[in-house]
Amino acid sequence: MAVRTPTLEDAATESAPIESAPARRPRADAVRNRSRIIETAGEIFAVRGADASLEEIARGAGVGIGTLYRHFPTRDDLVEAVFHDRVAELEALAEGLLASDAPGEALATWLHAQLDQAATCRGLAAEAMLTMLAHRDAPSPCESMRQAGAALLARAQAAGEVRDGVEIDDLVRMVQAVTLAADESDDPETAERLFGFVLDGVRAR
Amino acid sequence: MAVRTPTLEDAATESAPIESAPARRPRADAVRNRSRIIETAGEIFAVRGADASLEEIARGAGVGIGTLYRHFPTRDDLVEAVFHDRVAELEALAEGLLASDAPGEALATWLHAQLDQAATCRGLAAEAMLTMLAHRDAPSPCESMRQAGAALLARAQAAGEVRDGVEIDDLVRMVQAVTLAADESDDPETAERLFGFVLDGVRAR
DNA sequence: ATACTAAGCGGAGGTAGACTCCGTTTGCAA
DNA sequence: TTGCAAACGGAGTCTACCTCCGCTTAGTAT
Repeated sequence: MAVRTPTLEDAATESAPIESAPARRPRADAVRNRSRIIETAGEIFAVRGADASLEEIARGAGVGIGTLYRHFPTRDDLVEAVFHDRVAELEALAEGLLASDAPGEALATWLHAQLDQAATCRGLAAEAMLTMLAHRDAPSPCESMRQAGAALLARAQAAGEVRDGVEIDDLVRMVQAVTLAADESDDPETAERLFGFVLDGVRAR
Repeated sequence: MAVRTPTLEDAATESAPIESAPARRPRADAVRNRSRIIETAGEIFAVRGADASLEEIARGAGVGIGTLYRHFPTRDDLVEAVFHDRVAELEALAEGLLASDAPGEALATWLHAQLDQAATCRGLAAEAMLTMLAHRDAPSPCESMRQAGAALLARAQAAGEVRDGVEIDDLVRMVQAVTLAADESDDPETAERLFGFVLDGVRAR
């Protein structure tokens, strides 16, 4: 619905007095700053973890702290933006795997991709995913990914490879949980081993 | 500046052969303040979570902030002290369950106790446990609990009720992880359901 | 090209919590 | 009692969060 030339027609449809924004295109500098902040935040989160200083991120992106806060009023907003693309990738992967002729294996592959993804940024990605799962806004990228994963799960269940009663949210949560639990451990094999337990736990028998 | 102040335990487990060090008994006011800080911290952590202000805790305990820091140089030291007793309870439970004649069930009962325990203090207990598991000092209360749990697990494995290859750390970690993952969810059943998956995952088949 | 305007910028400044330092107090052993 | 190390406490410093508001500038209308 993005029109180059803003019109006032939209305003007429609403009951509000003289309101309803004409939906202007954002300024070029705002777009540029926004993407620089996201990029810098991704780098700094990866090094410093979830508690990285927002002022450091602003400095790194070459913007003022006020600018950062206007674009991302809360830390969660920024985190969500950072992982937006990666969530979209998981969605795309799920959709691709729907074509596979081994439903159970396809689901396992997708969940393993979640595992790899969750380990980035010192477990921040896992926390972010859990947060997104909890606050499910209808048209969020996370919700799309969720539905793509749900289709994958439904197919595996229909094929009798995964037990009934398992829900997509449970699976995603468990995988993120494995990451958090293995995070402290110094043994890199830990996450894999725990992940194996999860898969076995949901497998039909 | 890593000089550890004598602790309550040091006073309790006296009658040790005094040799090179004089090993003086701590002052009465120090003992009193220490326990008041731990008690207050437990209450405030439960309400405010892991990020509670240490100054608020000191105020609540009626001591200066400097006193709090002398007793507990880091936040983790304080958290560990708060959960010290609860870890000991889990250890005692494990030892009691060793007498049960249903090894698999005994293990499940113990793990469920871990689940309940982990949920306290807004997931702080779970984080604390994961941290303790990672930094295993030989003679810590957590290490005792670990060994008690390991005995429980070994028995269940010997009875053929739990698959081989599962380690006690894995189990504890998974249970704590389930708590963290279910924490965000608004559904109180979530933790139970995820816990069920973990049990099924490690069960022999 | 010029002028206009509001979207956008940025950083000073107020707030809060973490942690240190050091002068003062006090338990307790002699 | 007295001596003194242990213990206390809070002022002070540092760092990060977040808001507010005057200044700048991109995009548009003339």
